Amino acid sequence: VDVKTLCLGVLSMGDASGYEIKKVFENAFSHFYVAGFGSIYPALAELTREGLVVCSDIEQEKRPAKKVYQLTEKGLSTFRAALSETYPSHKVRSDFMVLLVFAHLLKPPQVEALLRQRLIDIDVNLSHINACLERGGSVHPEGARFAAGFARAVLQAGKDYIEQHRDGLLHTLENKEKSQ
Amino acid sequence: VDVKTLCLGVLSMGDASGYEIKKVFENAFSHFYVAGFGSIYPALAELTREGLVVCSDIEQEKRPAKKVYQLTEKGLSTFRAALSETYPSHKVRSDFMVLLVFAHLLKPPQVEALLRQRLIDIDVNLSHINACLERGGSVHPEGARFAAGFARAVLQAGKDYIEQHRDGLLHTLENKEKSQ
DNA sequence: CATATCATGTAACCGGTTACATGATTCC
DNA sequence: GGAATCATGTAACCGGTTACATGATATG
Repeated sequence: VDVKTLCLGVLSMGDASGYEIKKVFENAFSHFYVAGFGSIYPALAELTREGLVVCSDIEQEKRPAKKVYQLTEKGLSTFRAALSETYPSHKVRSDFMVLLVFAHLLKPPQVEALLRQRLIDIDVNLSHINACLERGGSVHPEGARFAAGFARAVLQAGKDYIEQHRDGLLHTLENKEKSQ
Repeated sequence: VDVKTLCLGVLSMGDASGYEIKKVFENAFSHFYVAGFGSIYPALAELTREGLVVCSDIEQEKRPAKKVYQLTEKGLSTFRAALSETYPSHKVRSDFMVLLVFAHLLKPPQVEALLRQRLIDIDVNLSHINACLERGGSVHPEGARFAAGFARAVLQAGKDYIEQHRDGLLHTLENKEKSQ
């Protein structure tokens, strides 16, 4: 799924500007998709060219003018078709795990620091997800709630694993160092 | 961490050809890093140019000749330095979760199919990891075993979550459909 | 006065994927 | 005879990131 398609998805939940779409990516989608302005704005421009969205210039008082995008019928049917053809892939690109695999090349305090950092990042993500779930309020919450619950379960399992095994790893690495 | 750096990492565990490095990516690293021939071969060529690896042409009987790469001292210290500077990021790009968020735009059988497919993929990954753990045998297993255990715990939590909540989601979606 | 938020866009760059090109050997 | 495995590489392409460019208003 590319950024263009996901923009259609965001707009299927309601009209929005590029700036607002970015915030949805940052909040609701942050734990499974990343996109910046540099990909969102060009995507919206191309979707407009293709007739999948329409754009209205909205003047605001005490705020810069914004461009609010609205999904067309063609846009919605294109999005539905894209979903039907999408394979449910789930890809992880983790420097955290790379560092773990080569933990023996780091000093034990560095390993301790990276585990601690990972726990912090997990907590940030977890409170993010809990905030989303408490807000709720979406028109179609069932799938989104399932996804959020899934993400939470996975993050929590990672956190538990680190907390339960960190000392074992650290002690092993320290003993190895001494014996060298 | 880019492909070049990870190739140094693989070679720090022993000499290997590009083809063999690809197999390490597919087996030991598959659940947190993906790389194809199209990125590995050019990476090895550039590492050779930079003097971080050296290459020997090995003629084989009953097999095509291969190029076996070996880490230099400069290569190892470069790899150590890269690890020390690497932030332990953990990025997920999941079409599975995108599909879940927009589950209300799919027919219930499609949602059922994507959950089933995800369970199949998780089982494939789990047996992969278990195979790695049973083989063991690596020179420096502590970090790698921790990483594999982490990946297994996370995958298992996802599997459990799907199995426990799939019927709830499916029933809710079916009821919504009837009432429309 | 500085920082944060709101607001939109472009252009260069880059890492990685896909497809193409080639060819021997082994297993079914 | 056809598929799978071993083995290496190139070139076009593509999606996305980063940095740049601009500017108003609000908050501390």
